[in-house]
Amino acid sequence: MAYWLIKSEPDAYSWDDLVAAGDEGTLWDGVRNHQAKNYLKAMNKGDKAFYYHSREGLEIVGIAEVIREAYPDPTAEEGSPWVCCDFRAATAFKTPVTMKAAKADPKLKDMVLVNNSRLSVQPVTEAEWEHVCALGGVKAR
DNA sequence: GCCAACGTTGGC
DNA sequence: GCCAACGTTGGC
Repeated sequence: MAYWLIKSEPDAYSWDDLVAAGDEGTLWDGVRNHQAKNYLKAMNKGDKAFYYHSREGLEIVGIAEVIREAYPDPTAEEGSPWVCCDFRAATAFKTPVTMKAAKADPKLKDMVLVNNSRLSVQPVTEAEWEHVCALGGVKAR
């Protein structure tokens, strides 16, 4: 089991949209960054990912689950290296964890979110996972 | 193969 | 809306 963090601008696709998509979930397409792509390819079915709202909200609002492993991104050109995964909403945070809180927390100072906010798919360590879950008011697993 | 110019992302 | 950080492009 690995842990991740995926970001979306709520204008484009919000947590509520993911919840509304139900168990079918949605495809996570449009990634055009090689680092992010490599993380997508490393994901396994059942992996969990924090769902972060960028630009508007600036907070982790819940946990999504990988329901389909990397496959060619249908929005990309034929033969291009880009991939997407499918996610569904797993658990909503009782209390969203804001960027501000993450920055202020010494336990999260090494989080990719804090140090490289531009990367749209990020790995999360187990320690970070458990801490953020505690802050969010949900069980880590 | 270097690096300046440019475009995009995303926190502030 | 601004601008810093980062990635990509293209001239040399």
